[in-house]
Amino acid sequence: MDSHVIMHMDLDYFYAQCEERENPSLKGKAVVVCVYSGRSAHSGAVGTANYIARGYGVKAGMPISLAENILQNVDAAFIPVNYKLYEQFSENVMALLRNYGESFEQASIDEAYLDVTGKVNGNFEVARKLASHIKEEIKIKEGLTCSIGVGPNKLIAKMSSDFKKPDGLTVIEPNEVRNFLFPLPVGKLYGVGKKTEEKMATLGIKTIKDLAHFNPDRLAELFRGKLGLYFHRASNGLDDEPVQERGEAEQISRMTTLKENTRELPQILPELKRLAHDVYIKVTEQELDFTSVSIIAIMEDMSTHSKTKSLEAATPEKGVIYTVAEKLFQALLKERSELNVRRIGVRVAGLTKRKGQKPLHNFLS
DNA sequence: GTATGCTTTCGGC
DNA sequence: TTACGGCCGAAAGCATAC
Repeated sequence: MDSHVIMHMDLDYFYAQCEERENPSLKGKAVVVCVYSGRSAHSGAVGTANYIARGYGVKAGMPISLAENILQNVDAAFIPVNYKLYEQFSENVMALLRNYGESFEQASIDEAYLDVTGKVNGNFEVARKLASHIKEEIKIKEGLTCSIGVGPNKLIAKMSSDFKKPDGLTVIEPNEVRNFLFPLPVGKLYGVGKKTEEKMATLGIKTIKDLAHFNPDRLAELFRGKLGLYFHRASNGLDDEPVQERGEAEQISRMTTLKENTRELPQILPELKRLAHDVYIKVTEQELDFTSVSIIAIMEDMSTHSKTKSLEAATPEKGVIYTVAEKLFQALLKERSELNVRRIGVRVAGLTKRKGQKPLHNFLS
């Protein structure tokens, strides 16, 4: 037994499925979970949609008005997001999953990895039965379907859970890894984004197979840092990232849409202050210090701009967030002197668990 | 030049 | 015909140090 057995679970069309679960009369309808901006009755974007809505072409991120148009002759429900509801379902499912792996890693609100190597004694057929059992238990206890992928490492587990959904179960044994990966376009490989895919295309690399057979030394020259080695290993199905509990989130941010597009500070700064306060509350709840503060601005043409200031040392202080955010925002406005602002955001990052005694507030002020 | 880490933008849900 | 959120982590871009 030399192979790990890793499982990746992904809850299907998560937000919309939670809504169906809360309100069974939605079953059979196109369900669209909406993030309304509050600007006008229909302004906002689609958070996610169930498979009936997707069948008509509705996708996450599209304008709500467009989804309404597409579904105008369809029995459809447009529901505002209810994050609290989804967090509750997520907590329940994650608590249930934790019991099954010797190690567990929650990757997002609706995804998790389990290392079940010992539990199934390295046997992939036993792992299939276990995955089937887990799906059943989530279905019975929470009324939700999910897709599970099983593979010899996290990379393959993740890609196989994606292979069949919704309600899928895909098991890729070590000797099947290459047959599974090789036909896929190289852009499907985790870590290969649009730019990298384009660069690889110019090198004649179209599929994961092409990448796997590409000279590794040449690959290391072409992609800076550890990337070349990573691409070589990943395309050959190799990955040794451990399944481990994640620490706190790496960043915390809050965003909002302004009532109207503007460059007027009296309209913008009070909102910025509110966002800074909300971020502070979240940071304090989790007892975190942060080492950088950023602001994000989305202009009337939907272009995104951001500015970050790294701090001298990790701090938990409230005043720092707004003070820095305001400075950054004014600087950004100066740089982008042509356009009005539509949305703004505040972010802190470089989060670490607060340690030691309470900090001396205002010591330097 | 290459490796690394920080900043900015992208993209999924 | 257009239409457009909030949050996160990943990818890409940039600066710095040798």
